[in-house]
Amino acid sequence: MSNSEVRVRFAPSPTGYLHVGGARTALYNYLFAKRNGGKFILRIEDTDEARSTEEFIRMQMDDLKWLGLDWDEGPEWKTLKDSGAYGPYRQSQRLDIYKKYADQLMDSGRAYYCFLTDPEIEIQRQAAMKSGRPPQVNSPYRNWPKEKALEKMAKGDKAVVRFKVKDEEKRDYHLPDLVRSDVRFPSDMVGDFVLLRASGMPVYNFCCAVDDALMKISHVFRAEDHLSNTLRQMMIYDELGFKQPQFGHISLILGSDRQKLSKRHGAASCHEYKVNGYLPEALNNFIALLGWSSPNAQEILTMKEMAEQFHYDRLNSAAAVFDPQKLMWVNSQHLRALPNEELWKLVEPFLNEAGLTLPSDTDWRMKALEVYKTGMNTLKDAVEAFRPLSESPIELSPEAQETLTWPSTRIVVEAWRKGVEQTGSDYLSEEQFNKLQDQIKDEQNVKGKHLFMPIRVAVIGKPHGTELKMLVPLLHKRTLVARAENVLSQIKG
RNA sequence: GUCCCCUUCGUCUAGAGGCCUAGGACAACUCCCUUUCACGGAGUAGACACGAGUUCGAAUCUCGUAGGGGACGCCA
Repeated sequence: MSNSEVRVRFAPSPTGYLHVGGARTALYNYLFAKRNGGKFILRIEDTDEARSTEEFIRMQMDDLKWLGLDWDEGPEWKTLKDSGAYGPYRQSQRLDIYKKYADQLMDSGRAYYCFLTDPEIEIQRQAAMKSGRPPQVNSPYRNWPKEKALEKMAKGDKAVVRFKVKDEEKRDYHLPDLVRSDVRFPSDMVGDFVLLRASGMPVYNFCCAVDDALMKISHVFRAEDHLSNTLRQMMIYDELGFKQPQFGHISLILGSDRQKLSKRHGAASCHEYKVNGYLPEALNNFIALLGWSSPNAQEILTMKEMAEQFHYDRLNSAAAVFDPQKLMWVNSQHLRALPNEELWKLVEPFLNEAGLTLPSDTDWRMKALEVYKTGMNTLKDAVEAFRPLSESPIELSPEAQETLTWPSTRIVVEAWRKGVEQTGSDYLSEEQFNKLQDQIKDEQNVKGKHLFMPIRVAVIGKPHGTELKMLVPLLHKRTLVARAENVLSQIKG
């Protein structure tokens, strides 16, 4: 194993946005490849004609790109053109390959045409369950000669191709698993399964086995729900004489109710996290920790650090519950670690989308970010943080109403408005602000919260928030005056 | 129903027979910093599913029970 090349793959079926569970699988494979100087391959499993679309392929790719999980081989981003020596990388374009192997199995007597209909299969299922047997298909066609089947098909009858599971010799299949304790499957655990649909389109277990072998995949890290599929794939490997990759079945990600994570638990797709202002490195960091731990107990890791530290021996075999609160914390940590210039670039689209008009000079932006950075958990939080800094009028928050009832408020705000108006420059400096505040304190004989809360209400419409000496220098004089006047007009009596 | 997997604080986890009166992180709570809010800092509370066995010694090994999850498709 050490002298053969590490080749891992991520093989999504394009039926929507990239799911966080899928993202984690992709991430582990990616990290494993990076750690071992191997290749990370993207293969598109689009054999479900009803649900797979090119649009979905693009969406999946966009999400992978956003996460920074670049693939070495696979369809190219945007063009979808194959890149790599083992293509095509879309299963829908490998149909002739699967056909060839299906024929081979047919000729060796390990596959057969089956004409069972859905209702017939359902009756078998019910009967099997009732008598305590696993619901397996028992096809009357499994020993038909090929010619007889072909004749029937010539008359227009549709048939699937089934793999003939050997029932004469019952044996245990042994699966050495990189993540959990080794698994033993009894060979009668599965019934004859479908290889090719009536339409000729191959089915997952078949193409997966064929492709992993042909694409020289060395390790397969995939979710646990594929564990029982592995037996079918092992049978195919055996029969076709393929070398089996090493498997590692990762635990599932669950929602708060301990069911498989899905849309009903809230955001389950990477795209939603992107739109909601999460950083890709934070999402990677968080999902990596759902089932893997850093050897030195690090909680906040960059992609580079994860790639340096990743090993499957630290993969956890137990399922993990997705905790949005912790994700938010992880996000806030990554966000704070970002240089302001970079952070601004990321925040700007959210501010624009919210329609905020803010000063364009870099100095102002950096200062403003410095002020609000520690209060932000997501990029989107910038919108509410920056809203009071835009020139548009502000609304008074309900909690500001109490401040308005204080007798001193009118006096303070009036003095504030006058003071600001008399300032020579467009913006007050921190020193100018301090001076003005002291002046009001002395002249009006007001101090403590009766002094700064009214001023803050006059500035941002809320009694709580950032330190005034940081905040005030970010606002244009005329905005400050306009807001002070607005507040004065709302004080009764 | 059948088979397979899993089981340490509410959540993510550390832990590979003595280092464990079980460590860390998120969340919760308390205090400090702060003329507010956050940030930050210091603390408190909180777990080895249960029962047998192996052993001088078990969170760690074995078996059983219970619970959870997954699979059983012409979905992947």
